[in-house]
Order: sequence, then structure tokens, then C-alpha cells
Amino acid sequence: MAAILVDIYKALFDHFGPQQWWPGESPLEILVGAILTQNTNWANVSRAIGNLKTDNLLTFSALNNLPETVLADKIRPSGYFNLKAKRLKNLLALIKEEEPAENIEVFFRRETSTLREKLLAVKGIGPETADSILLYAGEKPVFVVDTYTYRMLTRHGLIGTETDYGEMQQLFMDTLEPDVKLYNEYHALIVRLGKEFCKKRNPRCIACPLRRFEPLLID
DNA sequence: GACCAGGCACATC
DNA sequence: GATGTGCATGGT
Repeated sequence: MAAILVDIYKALFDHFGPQQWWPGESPLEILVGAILTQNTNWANVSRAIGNLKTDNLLTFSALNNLPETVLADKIRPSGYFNLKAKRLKNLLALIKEEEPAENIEVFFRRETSTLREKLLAVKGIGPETADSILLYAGEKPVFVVDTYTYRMLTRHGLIGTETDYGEMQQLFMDTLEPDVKLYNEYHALIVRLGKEFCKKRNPRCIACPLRRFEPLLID
């Protein structure tokens, strides 16, 4: 397993090149994006973030002071907007509680496991969102797993279909050195692969850069 | 019109 | 503990 995960990374990087993630300019923008992208494509998230930028609302205090209903309306294009407005408020409340000065960089100075527990305790933040925030906003060496990771690993027969999030994460983290740049790029490459090849149905495996990694099990 | 997208919480059995 | 359902927009 160790060797194949490295080989897959190389194959993806050779094929796609660096992905330049996360597509966000500040830690705050990454936090917002991490919530908004839940079960939603990035184009819609981008529109929602654009709305916030246009109205100069992409600051901690502006978001914190904005009524939830108004926030929901701004992020409408990202879908699930009422739910996500609540989730954003929950996350901002955690940071405010931990860091009254609203300094996100200082918030991230805590130990990774402590931060992860605090994030997971926020209603609306599950493992993928927590880990995305830790890796991409906090620059902690935490491997992010998502549905594409699951599809890639199951379709190549590398894990069983019952494997859960934590087990997949352990696979990568037991194999690869804790390296923020590597984890960043690897996850981004898997998403890129997923967008282009590992569609839910109709996977275009013929042209997939991983086609040589057999066995290949099509669902 | 159906299906899909960088999840998560909660109800029910 | 497993399985199902609500949340919702915009592109293909």
C-alpha cells in the first residue's frame, strides 16, 4: 500500500501538474469556502464568496455582525444557504470564543489534535471540513479525505467498500511523511482526478491517468 | 427533467 | 449500528 500511494501521487502530479490550492486568498476565505463547498461544486461557492467580497463582508467582524438571514441571502448560490449561514456563524462563534481578538492565525497556534476536536465539536463541521480547515487554513499536516478519495481507492480495489473516513486518512498518514505541501497537493490532485474521471456514474477510465493501477473495479 | 456537486446532522428502525 | 432523509443552487 505504501508504495502504490506514492506511485499514484506521482502519476497524478505528472498528469495534472501542481493544482495551486486552496483557491482562497486568506485564512478567513478558506474557512468560509470550506463550509460553503460541502456537497456543492466550486463554481457555486465562488459566486457566493464573490457576493461577500462585493459587499466587503469578507472580514471576521463583518460576518460576525451580519444577521444570519442576510448572510444566508448573500451565500444563496452555494446552495443549502440557510444551513450554511448557521454553520458559518457556529464556526465564527468558536473562534471568537477561543480568540476574542478575532485573530485566526493565533487561533491556529494550538496543537493540531486540540484544534481538530474543537472544530469537530462545532455543529455543521464534520471530518472533511475540519481537516480542510486544518490543512489549508491552518497549514497543519492533516490528510483530507473526500468522496473522490473513496471512489479512487475502492475502484482500484485498494480498500473495502466499508472503509470509513478515519481509516482512509490513516492509510495516507501512516504511509506519507507529515508534509503540508504534499498533503495539500495530493488531496487537490485527487479532486482534480475526480472532477475529470471519477464521476459518480460513467467513469471515463479509458483515459484516466491511473488506468495502469489495476485492479480496476467499475461500479 | 434527471443527475450531480470538494458533507453533515438527525430520525427511525 | 446501519440506513434513510433534509438541506438547495446552478451546470450538464
